[in-house]
Amino acid sequence: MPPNSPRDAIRGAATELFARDGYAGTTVRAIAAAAGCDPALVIRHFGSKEALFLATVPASTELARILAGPVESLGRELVGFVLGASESRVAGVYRAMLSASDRPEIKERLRASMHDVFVGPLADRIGGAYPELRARLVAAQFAGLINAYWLVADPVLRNADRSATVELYGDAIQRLLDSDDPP
Amino acid sequence: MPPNSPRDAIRGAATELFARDGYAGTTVRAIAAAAGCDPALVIRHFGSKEALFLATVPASTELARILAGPVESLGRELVGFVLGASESRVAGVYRAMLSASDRPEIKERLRASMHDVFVGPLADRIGGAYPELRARLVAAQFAGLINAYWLVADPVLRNADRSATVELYGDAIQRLLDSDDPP
DNA sequence: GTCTATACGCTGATAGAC
DNA sequence: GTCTATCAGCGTATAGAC
Repeated sequence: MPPNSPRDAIRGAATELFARDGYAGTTVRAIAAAAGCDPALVIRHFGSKEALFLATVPASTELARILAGPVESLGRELVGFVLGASESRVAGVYRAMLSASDRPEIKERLRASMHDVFVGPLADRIGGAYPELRARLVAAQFAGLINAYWLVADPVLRNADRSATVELYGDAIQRLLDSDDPP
Repeated sequence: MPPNSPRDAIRGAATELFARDGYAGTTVRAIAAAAGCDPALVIRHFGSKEALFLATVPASTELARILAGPVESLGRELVGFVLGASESRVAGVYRAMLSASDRPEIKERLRASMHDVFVGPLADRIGGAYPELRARLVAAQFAGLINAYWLVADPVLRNADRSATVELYGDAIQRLLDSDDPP
């Protein structure tokens, strides 16, 4: 696979545009123009716009690294990751996936990747009752924060003291991680 | 305003279709067909598809009632509301709004209604430090649960014991509501 | 094999005749 | 007020040039 192949150029342009303009806001023609090729080539290489989008979704290694860290400080770590995620592409990708989530295949991919990188590994590491349910609820909190901070971009959150957000929301997540319930 | 006016027929059909098929999945022509009129009439009455969508977003009285209830049991009340929201239209509307949230005006409406019916009233009712920030974070948890349960429809959540979800996630919300932090 | 040109059936939206 | 005709743009498929 040559590094400068048109296939990579298309995927690179698509990654950028999807993250910036969302799924519906990005046209196949715009991707082709940014990649310097014909629109038909985009479809020819990836089959469909939806398949191209799914090919741009990366495997977040940084998130996996955090989830593999110490459980007792995971809540605040996760919040810190979300608030500082501008450099990585996690926010844009998640935003694009949510914006396209009426498509069944994209919704399924969203669910599957959430389960594979988040719920599954986390459920294995926390004790107590209902580990998988609790891991999934932590993922719900996590997605809720990304949603509020990056997608809705609520000013209350954006202007708030960052360390206060980390402490407050981090501890609320931590409550679901700690297994202090009686059996 | 006559009760059986075509304007109401259009809005009624649009409300149903948007909730069922999402924003992008609902066409103006399908709305017109369901309302028994011409597609051009839909645009002529509401200006645009986006304006029609915004006109279908209701003011949730049930949620406002819960938020006005006792704060000490609000966490579990909110979770119970989300899990049982199939009868009301809250889930479908939220789902449709999220699916259309790359449109700036719809995103802004999502933020504004979240603030007006949720964050604002709640911030006035909870004590302690950072009341507005904490109320906004509760809203983030709330949206995260709707997202996971109704939009992603994660099987882990859908098959989980309902009362366990209410207790676990409700208590995680409650942690943000209670103001037991030192000043 | 890789790419371009062209076209098809859809979309949301507009202008103007009844 | 309501419908007809029509627009430009969309994702996509295919035929055929290099």
